[in-house]
Amino acid sequence: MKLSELIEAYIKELIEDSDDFVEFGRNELAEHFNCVPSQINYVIATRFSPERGYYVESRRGGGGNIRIKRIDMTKNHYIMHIINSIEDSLSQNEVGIMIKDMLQYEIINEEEAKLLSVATNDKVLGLPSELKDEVRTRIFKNILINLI
Amino acid sequence: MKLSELIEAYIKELIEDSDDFVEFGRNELAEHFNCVPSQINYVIATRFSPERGYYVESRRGGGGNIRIKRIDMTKNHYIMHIINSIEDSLSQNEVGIMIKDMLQYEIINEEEAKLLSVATNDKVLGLPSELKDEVRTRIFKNILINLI
DNA sequence: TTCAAAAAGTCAAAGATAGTCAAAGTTGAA
DNA sequence: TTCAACTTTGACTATCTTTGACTTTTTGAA
Repeated sequence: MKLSELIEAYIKELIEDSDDFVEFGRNELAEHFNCVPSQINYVIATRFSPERGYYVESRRGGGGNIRIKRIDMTKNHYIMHIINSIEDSLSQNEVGIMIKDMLQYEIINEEEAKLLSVATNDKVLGLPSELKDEVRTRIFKNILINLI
Repeated sequence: MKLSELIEAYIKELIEDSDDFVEFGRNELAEHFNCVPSQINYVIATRFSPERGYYVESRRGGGGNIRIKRIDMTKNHYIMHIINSIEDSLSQNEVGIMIKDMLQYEIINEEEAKLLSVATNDKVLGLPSELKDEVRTRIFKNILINLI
């Protein structure tokens, strides 16, 4: 089996064994598999995305680590469906329409809707247009997955 | 856990246990944690600054010491204070420390804390370092404003 | 009054992690 | 067999923490 698949399987096992999330040192894990540390980044980037139901955080520096949380995708099909069906780049208007729809169908509540629109707002992001829509979409997807 | 986090937690415990303020010798505390005294300054600078809602006073020389007091404010005042006093560029780590603090003192709830950290997370933003910290800070401030 | 001792402060270097990106290698379908 | 997609690697970068040499301030004894 390919290295990346082994690492993927290993991380998933760790997650199974834990209730909520796993935490590990990147170098430590790389050592375990006898590979370069950046291999771990590759595995995470290709296999632990929001679309697949994962949320990833990390910290650098002494004591730094990587934390992966698995979301129970069966708990909210609507949100998973939205995450999987949207493209990588959405305008403020498109996101706004989706937020309104979700609110209307009571997939999210008022407060969540408000936070979502603030965090994906053009002015707040204040980015050049080449970047804006992609950053917005990442924020949108990642907040959504954390609402499940 | 990291030394700096241990020291942070220890000082917060002292604060919780005291009515008003805590006072300690820098060398004494350093000895307790078996570290160099300047480590204490690092922890204070990164975790107990005025921006984060703490008063810190100290005296040098014989009998000198450090005194830390948490500014007691209502939720809205606290949030306004943060918004007004933080710089316009904060790292993920700095924001994370503030979120943890606000959660601990019940300025925000678990869900708000989670959304705040997702929306200000490095990986989620996925921006080059020249932009990241400023965008993050705008998002952070704007969400906070909406929590008032 | 002086000055040595006892604190605390500053700052930059060293240490410890993780991230990025593109080149090189591998594989499988057409 | 070829080519595109996927994987592996490593050099370079970014970020956070820990350490220690040097500085500043305060006190108190001589």
